[in-house]
Amino acid sequence: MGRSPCCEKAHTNKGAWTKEEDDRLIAYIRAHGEGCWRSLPKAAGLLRCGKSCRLRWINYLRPDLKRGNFTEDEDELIIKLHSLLGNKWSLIAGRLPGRTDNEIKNYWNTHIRRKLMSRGIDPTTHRPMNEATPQDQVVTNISFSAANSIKEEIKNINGVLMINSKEENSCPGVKERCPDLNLELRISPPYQQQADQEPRESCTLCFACSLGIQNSKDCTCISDNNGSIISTSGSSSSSGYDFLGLN
DNA sequence: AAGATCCACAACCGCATCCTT
DNA sequence: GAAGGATGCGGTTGTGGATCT
Repeated sequence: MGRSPCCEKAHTNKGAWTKEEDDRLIAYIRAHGEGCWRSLPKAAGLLRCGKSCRLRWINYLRPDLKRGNFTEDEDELIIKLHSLLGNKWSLIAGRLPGRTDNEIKNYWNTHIRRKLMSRGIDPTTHRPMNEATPQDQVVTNISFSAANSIKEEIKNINGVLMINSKEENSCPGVKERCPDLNLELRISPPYQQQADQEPRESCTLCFACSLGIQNSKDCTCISDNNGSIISTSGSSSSSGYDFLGLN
């Protein structure tokens, strides 16, 4: 059976967008807003597939986009977020106002990968390239030129990350490699209440909310009638925590 | 100057997830 | 709960410009 194609391929343009097509798309979205991508091309008089229109708008035409080179701060933030989130480009983009997932993905593949490799860091694991990864723990190494400021930012992610730095390192099993260069992060499940315990008045945010991605699909927080977060909903798994829904 | 190669990025494709009926 | 459509996401490709030989 299979799915019907998202558009009639025989009657759609492909390839680079023309100025006229851009203008039509912009004018239509200004008048009617985003959404209904499937019907948009016809309504806007475009011979394009809805997905193509959406992509063009999100990645290129949106007025709030920040064009131009990435700053050093953005570089480091992308590296840090990638070490935490992996190839979740949309989540990473959500933390970089004016940048799109596609843009960040391209930038990662063309610039940052090379940058990390030149530092001797595996861009996939964020660990030094010649080091084996222990199987029973996830330790992410990030090399920062601005390690201190980023440490401050990571400290805000309460309950999720334990930072091992030179001053804070209390883990005897972790060997310090490049003390001036690497900041090791240990990612571990946050503190989880026992099921039979009474809920506490104050609680920790879920991982998504702690990253500032409230109300995302990854959010496991429970809200009250006012929309205020009152608790995180534990799962019934042994670890009790669905790390970004990866369980 | 011309061809070859590399690089950056826009765009496409297929799959996953969400939403509606 | 199932089915099908709509939308979102991430991997990959195509293409134009820059650089090298």
